[in-house]
Amino acid sequence: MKDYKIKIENVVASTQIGENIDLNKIAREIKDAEYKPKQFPGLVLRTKDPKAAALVFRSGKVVCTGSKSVEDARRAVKQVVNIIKSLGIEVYDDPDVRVQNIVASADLGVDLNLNAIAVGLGLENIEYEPEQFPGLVYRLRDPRVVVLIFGSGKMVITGGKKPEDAKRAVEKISEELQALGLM
Amino acid sequence: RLRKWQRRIRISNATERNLAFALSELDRMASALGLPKSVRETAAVIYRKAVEKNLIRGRSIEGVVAAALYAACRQAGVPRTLDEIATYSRVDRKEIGRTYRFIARELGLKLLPTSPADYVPRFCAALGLSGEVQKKAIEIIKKAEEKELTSGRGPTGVAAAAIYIASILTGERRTQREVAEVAGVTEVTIRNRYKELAEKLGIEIIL
DNA sequence: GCTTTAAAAAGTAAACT
DNA sequence: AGTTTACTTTGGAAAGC
Repeated sequence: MKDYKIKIENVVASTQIGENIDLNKIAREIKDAEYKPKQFPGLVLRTKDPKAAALVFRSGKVVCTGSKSVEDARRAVKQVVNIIKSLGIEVYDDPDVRVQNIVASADLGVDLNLNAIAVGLGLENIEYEPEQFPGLVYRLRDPRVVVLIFGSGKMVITGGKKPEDAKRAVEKISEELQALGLM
Repeated sequence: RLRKWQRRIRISNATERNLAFALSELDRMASALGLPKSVRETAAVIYRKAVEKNLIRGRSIEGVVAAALYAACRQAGVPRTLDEIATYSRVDRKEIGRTYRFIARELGLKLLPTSPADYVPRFCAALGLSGEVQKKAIEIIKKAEEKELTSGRGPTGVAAAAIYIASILTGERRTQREVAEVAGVTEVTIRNRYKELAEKLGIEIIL
């Protein structure tokens, strides 16, 4: 069994850093903060290293996206906490950061016949509408992730909460395709 | 007891009213799209099944009608693109597309993606091309599918490129612009597809 | 359902040069 | 015609309409 390398492209995490956060104050004092309450209730804060974007809500809940690793997501959240704390706003010291979704990519290294794969995996288990999108959508129940499979053999794995989920999904799919003689 | 009976009549009236509206909407769209009676009937069957399974909940009647028509066209081998269907519907392409996926899954409609070949007769007719060109275009598409040059590509783009090449090979040349117009794709797409087909299928095109 | 964030895949599209 | 930018699909959280 080949050892496919999975690349984590994006990590989405959420946490709570305090309560009743004064978003207007943050918006006033941080020049690159975006806050359009009429359009969206969250304030957007971006960190450069690691590169990430955080959505801060009045409730103190925070959503962090764009990190390339779970550890980077945690580092980004700490930076956001420090920025807000420096404004004199009360915040928690050690927020419990929970990973909500991990987007990863992988490459099987061979071209694929998506029509054959659609039939092989079962039309009732997949979605493939090239008129609308070039990728075949395959939903796995274990691990619980969604995989986009392309004719180039490259794929996108999303919906998992652990890097391990993406790895298992790719292994499972390569095994299924090989068993079906489609690889 | 009487109340229960009256409620049933009321529900029955609403159901019949909705069905009548759906069928008239179906007829209106089918006429606008120039679809044969058999396709309308297939679409009506799909719509009725969707109603029986309560798939209309949370969706508009017009959206389900459009999706049923889209599915019926594909099943009959005379596909219309979502854009064409949407042109005659109040519902946008995106909504028709997701409604189609939903009812196709719930009703167990097992449809493979449309083959580019299914678009050839209609596009060639619109371009005034002969049966010889059609045959050549379909031949090119079959080879393209065998060599896996169609995975992930839009069926109309592949059909347009094949027709463009076939029209040149048979001396009934049409411009990329003319083919793009009837196929509903851009000239850039025809260019990309025909270059790939010509190169990988070893077809020489003298411009 | 929508709004906003981020990122990848590959095809198609539109706006410029 | 070539380049760039942008939209299609997938997943998840947040607060509110």
